Amino acid sequence: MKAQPSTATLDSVDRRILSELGTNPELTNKALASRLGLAESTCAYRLRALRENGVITGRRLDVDARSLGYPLQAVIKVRLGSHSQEHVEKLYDDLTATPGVIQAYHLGGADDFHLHVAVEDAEALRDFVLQHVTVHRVVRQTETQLVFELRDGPGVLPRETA
Amino acid sequence: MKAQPSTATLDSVDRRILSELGTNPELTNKALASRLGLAESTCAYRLRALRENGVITGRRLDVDARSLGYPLQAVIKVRLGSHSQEHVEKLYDDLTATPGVIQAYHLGGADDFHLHVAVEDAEALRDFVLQHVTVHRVVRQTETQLVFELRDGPGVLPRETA
DNA sequence: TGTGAAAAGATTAACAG
DNA sequence: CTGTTAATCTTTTCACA
Repeated sequence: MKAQPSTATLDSVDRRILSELGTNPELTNKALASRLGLAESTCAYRLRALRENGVITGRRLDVDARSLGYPLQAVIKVRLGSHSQEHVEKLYDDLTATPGVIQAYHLGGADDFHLHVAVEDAEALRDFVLQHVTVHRVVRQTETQLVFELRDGPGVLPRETA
Repeated sequence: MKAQPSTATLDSVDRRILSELGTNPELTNKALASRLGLAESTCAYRLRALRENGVITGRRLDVDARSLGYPLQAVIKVRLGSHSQEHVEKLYDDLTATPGVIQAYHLGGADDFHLHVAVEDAEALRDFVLQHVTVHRVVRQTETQLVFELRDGPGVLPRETA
């Protein structure tokens, strides 16, 4: 069954698990259990429950874009001329499926979308904007900014004090 | 040794590994090998090499922010008044260490930083901006936009045709 | 719920082609 | 560089407190 994420109540063991795994995602279940002073089976059980309750939604592989021939990253801010649901959904679906797009933010406010993309070089970036973004008639305006550096913050790791 | 990421040359087996793992990061080495028609040891060897060469930089856990009590996400666009290296580095370090910050983009162009944050509610968002962003004297202006939805794109997965 | 021990499964290392 | 085997380690399962 697909549980409602928001209904899950997390106790302090769950929070410690998430905190450890957030800091060190490559821990095995065994190592995690020993850090937390739990039996392996207990730890595995909690982990599975966190997944089934939708708290842990998955894992991801971090890949170095440069190594793959995409040394240039950019944020493309997109503003629309029309906001009909149909157009917006279609555009979002298309953008999300476009190779090179790492993340696509759908926003409220001045910019309608932020696209985080990785490309080969400046020319590819120009082509990307022209061929994949402004080609959609619903797009009124774009503004492209280079990404100098991208860092991960602490994110939503549970505060230990709660 | 820390290898130079850009010097790694990827053959078609490496690319297939990355493509499979990008699509399905939870595959075990064994399952991956069988999908690609490789021996497990070969696949494991390739994987380790990809890590040592800095192509695969790590793994990450995806956690549902709502379940942890942060149902609201926003992008805070930050513009600076001064761009001295010292000030910029200090600010970036501080922001990257601030709880609630998921990612911090350092950009070239109109906005100097984009902060992707998760917070409890609108009031917490206001407090975040005031207490953690505009509190820095080097920040001249901020603009906050709500995140309606965030999707992952295909990213930099190797194209099979290369 | 949580635990410990046995069974099943996955990874690693050594070696051969 | 690839594949096979065997040893090691991890995860899963289950009876029981």
